[in-house]
Amino acid sequence: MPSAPETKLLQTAQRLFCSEGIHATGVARIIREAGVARKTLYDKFGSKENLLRAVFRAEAEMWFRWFDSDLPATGATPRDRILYLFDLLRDWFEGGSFFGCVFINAVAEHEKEGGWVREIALDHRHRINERLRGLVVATGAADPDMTTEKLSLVIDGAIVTAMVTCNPAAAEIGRATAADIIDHAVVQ
Amino acid sequence: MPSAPETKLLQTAQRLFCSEGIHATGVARIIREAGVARKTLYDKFGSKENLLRAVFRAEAEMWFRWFDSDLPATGATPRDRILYLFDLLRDWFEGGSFFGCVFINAVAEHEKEGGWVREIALDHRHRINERLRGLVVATGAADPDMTTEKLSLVIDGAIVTAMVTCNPAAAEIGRATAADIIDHAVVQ
DNA sequence: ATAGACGGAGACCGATCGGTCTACTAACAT
DNA sequence: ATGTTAGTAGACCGATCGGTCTCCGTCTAT
Repeated sequence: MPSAPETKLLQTAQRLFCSEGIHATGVARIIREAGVARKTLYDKFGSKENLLRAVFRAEAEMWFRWFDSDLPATGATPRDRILYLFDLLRDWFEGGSFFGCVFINAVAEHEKEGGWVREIALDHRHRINERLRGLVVATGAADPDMTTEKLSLVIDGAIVTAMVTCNPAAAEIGRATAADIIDHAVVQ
Repeated sequence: MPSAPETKLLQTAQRLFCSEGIHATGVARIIREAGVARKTLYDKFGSKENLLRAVFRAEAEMWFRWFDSDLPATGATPRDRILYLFDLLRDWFEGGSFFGCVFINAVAEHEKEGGWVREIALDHRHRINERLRGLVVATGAADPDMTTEKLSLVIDGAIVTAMVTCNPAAAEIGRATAADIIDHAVVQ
């Protein structure tokens, strides 16, 4: 059970890292907006880098909740579950606190060759794609691997489009594109 | 006609801003790797921020060259021109110096609310989508606006996927997805 | 009642940041 | 031959960075 200051730090960091950028967010601002002492941050997380790792874990948990709890709870067909994922994305985009995916944003502003950030993002991507592939196979798609890659690409595209345009409609566009992909893969 | 040091600075900044991140790239490293004096950078560009603006202009020119020169030169049908765009993306991804789109990366690591970076990226996006829409209309797609938005989303998805995975195959996946979109919009 | 853990306030550190400025050199035009 | 321009090398500036540390108040378990 994390302490109250720990939770506040994590939430504040999650918001600031996405809305302002990771490098652009200084430790001073995190602790000020979290209402927490500097020492507490370093007692709980050890470093700004470890705080970022904790933010990664928190966002990964959101995705796993979507795939492992929310989507199965709909009781819908595999095809509709995939489309329902874009409804969850719309809710995320509309929440007022959406400023992009912290994995994508973090990769964008860190070294791409040999950096630990890209490795973590890649691992997260694989875990998500595994779950996505399970849904795709259940639809009876002709080429599950290719279809999964297409859908994964569309999810990333929707996230980035929503971040740049600040328009949650990117989720609807992604949803319609996903429908095109699935129909093409299944009907044949 | 830009001077030799000016060109070298621009190329070096373009590479470092994308491969290492903008905030993570110090002026000292730019001038060291460009083999140029610090004073020259400030004589030519005035500030690191203006250097970033120049990098934006340079990358925008690449996109305009694609749409206004390369695609028309193919002489192909509108549908094939849209698909050929993803061949150009593959060439970009494969070049060995691809570390994401500087517009997307810059938005990711700067403030999203009220920042000048997002405004420039949004403007660039609009200019590209105008040209894309011209091709879409020429295909006779049923809903040109929606189809354009879908294709734009897939382009962004391909760029981000290639950045995170370091795999140029994202272009092929994007191309196949674009085909699904166009076929769905035109055949009906 | 008191010892110990938790956490806030904030001084302090060396390193690095973007940016300015001086001194000097080489090329070039008149 | 000489004044001008473009560029290099590098010292230097104040501000800010991530991180460490001390001091002190508060709460709680025994």
